Amino acid sequence: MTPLDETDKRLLAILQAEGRLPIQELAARAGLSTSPCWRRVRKLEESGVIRGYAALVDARAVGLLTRAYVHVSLVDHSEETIRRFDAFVAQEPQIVECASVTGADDYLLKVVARDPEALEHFLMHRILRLGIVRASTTHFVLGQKKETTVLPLD
Amino acid sequence: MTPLDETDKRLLAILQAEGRLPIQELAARAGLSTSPCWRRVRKLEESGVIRGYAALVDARAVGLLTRAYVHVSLVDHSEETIRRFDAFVAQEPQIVECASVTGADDYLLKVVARDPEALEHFLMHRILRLGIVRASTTHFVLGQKKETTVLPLD
DNA sequence: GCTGAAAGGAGAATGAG
DNA sequence: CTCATTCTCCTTTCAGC
Repeated sequence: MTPLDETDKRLLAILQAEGRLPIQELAARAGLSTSPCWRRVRKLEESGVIRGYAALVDARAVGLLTRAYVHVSLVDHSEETIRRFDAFVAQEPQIVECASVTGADDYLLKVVARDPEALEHFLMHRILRLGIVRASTTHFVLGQKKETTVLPLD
Repeated sequence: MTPLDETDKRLLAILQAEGRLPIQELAARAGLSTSPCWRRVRKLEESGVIRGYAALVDARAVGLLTRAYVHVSLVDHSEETIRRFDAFVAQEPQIVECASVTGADDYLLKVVARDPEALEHFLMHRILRLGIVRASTTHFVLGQKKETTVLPLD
C-alpha cells in the first residue's frame, strides 16, 4: 500500500490505454529500462492497484445497440429484500453497472440490450417481476458521448 | 462484419475477463489450437469487435474514493452550446461516462473524485461555471454493487 | 533504488499441408 | 484446422552506477 510515485502513475496511464503493451515498449515510453519496469508492473498487479486486464468489446459490433440508465426504488429496505436485489444484479449480465445512490431512489443501474424492445422486456419481465421494486425511472441513452475505463491519476 | 459464431463468442467472453491471457491458454480453454485461435483474435481486433485492451485500475487504490452520477440540463440546445459541452466532457478526465438521455434532463454524467468535497468543487467550479448548464442533479454513489466491462454475448 | 547486458524459455506470428 | 518454423518478447539473473 505504498503510495504511487510519478513513474507508477505514468505506467498506469499507459497501461489503462494499452493493456497489452510489451514491457519493453512500456519501459521506453515511461523512460526507464525493462527490469525495473517489469518489477513495478508486477508490484502494481500484486498489490491490487491493477485489478486485471480486459479486452474491451464494442457493444454495437456484438449487436447491443441499446442502453439505459434505470433508477430503482425497492418496496422496503429489509435485509432480505436487499439481499435478493443484490443477488439478481450480480447474476444478470445485462446489468453492467449498479450503485446505491443518494436521492429519491435507491439504486441506479446501467443496462444493455439488443434494442429498445429487448430493454423494455428486460425491465418489465425481469426487474419488475422480481416483486421487490416499488418504482423505476428509465433514461434511454440517445448518444454515448464518452465511456472510458481510464481513471485520472492527478 | 461477418456475424460472430459460438467460438468467437467464447473467445470474447474469456478475453473480456482476462485480456492478457496467452493465445495458447486461450485456445485450450476455447477448445481449439493456437493458430486458428490467434487468427480469430486478430480478426476480432481488426474488425473492431475488440476495441482495445486495458489495464483495469482500482479506483480506491489510487485515491478516488468518491463517484457520482450527475443529470445535466443545458441552457439551450444551439449547436454552439452542445459543441462546447461535448468538448468539455471529452477533455475532462474526471468525467468517465457521458450520455445524452431521454427524460427531463439532457445528459447523464458519471464523475469520479478524491472525496465528496473534491466532487462538489468539480461540479461548482468546473461544470456550473461553464455557463451553459441550466440545472443539475447529483446522485452520490454510496455503494458500488457492480461495475463491469464485460458485455453479455447472448 | 536505478541501468545495461545477456540468457533460456515462452509465446507470437506465419506459411504450408 | 494441424504442423512446423521463425522470430519477437518475456523473465530472470547478473554486474555495476
